[in-house]
Amino acid sequence: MGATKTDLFTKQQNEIAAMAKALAHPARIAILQYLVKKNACVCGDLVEELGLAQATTSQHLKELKIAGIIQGSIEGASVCYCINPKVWKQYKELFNTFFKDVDLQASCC
Amino acid sequence: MGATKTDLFTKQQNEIAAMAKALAHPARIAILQYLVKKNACVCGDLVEELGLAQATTSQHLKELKIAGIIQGSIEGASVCYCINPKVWKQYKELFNTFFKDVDLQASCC
DNA sequence: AAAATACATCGTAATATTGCGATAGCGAAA
DNA sequence: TTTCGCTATCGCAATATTACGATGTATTTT
Repeated sequence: MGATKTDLFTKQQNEIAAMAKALAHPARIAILQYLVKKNACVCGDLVEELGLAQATTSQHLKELKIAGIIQGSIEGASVCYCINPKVWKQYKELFNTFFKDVDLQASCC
Repeated sequence: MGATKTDLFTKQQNEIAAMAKALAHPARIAILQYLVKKNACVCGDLVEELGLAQATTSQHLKELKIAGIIQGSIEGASVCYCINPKVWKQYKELFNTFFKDVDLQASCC
């Protein structure tokens, strides 16, 4: 045991959970906010910005890249990361849909 | 090591991450969707609905309750769970804000 | 009162995540 | 070419999550 039983759930449920998981760490939120703020591509100053070790930062970047929400391209000696607008939009829409239709009044307990 | 270094990040970043964490499991997504769909309060049929053991289901419910997004009240022998509309709205707004202002065109790499 | 039902919690095993030092690989600069 | 800076990956330790059986605690039923 210990592993998530993904087969019990729908594809959509697993997808939403996977997206949420990508956002489920403050460092990754900070990275995304930084990338959004700078708009232009930013590279290794993330290490300095975050205060985490280089290896740790790289790992978080990798997870965000696997989730698809950011993309990186080699820029000489360094690597240029930025938001993947397409996937960003997907995230936005999925969460929007998820949160949308609830009758906020009807709290029964 | 191994523990998240929350002190490195802003309160808001930690908050968003914590919210995302609450959603970062398909069982919890399924629970929320079920509660939204039924609108009325639903109790222990969640165990049957999910296909997870009773203990596991209860644990997921606990996490959602700690996150504040659901609330439970004792209803005789069973417990009645439902969405907390206030917190649900907060989640919605926070994620909305987070995803809102990005220039989707400007993918530089 | 005893048995049954509905949940929560404890304890534990399996697995995943987080974090970092060390190291490897690659392009740039000297 | 050697050296340097930047990033990815490996290996490991600490911690967290997931899952479940067993057990405890109410309440309801018999």
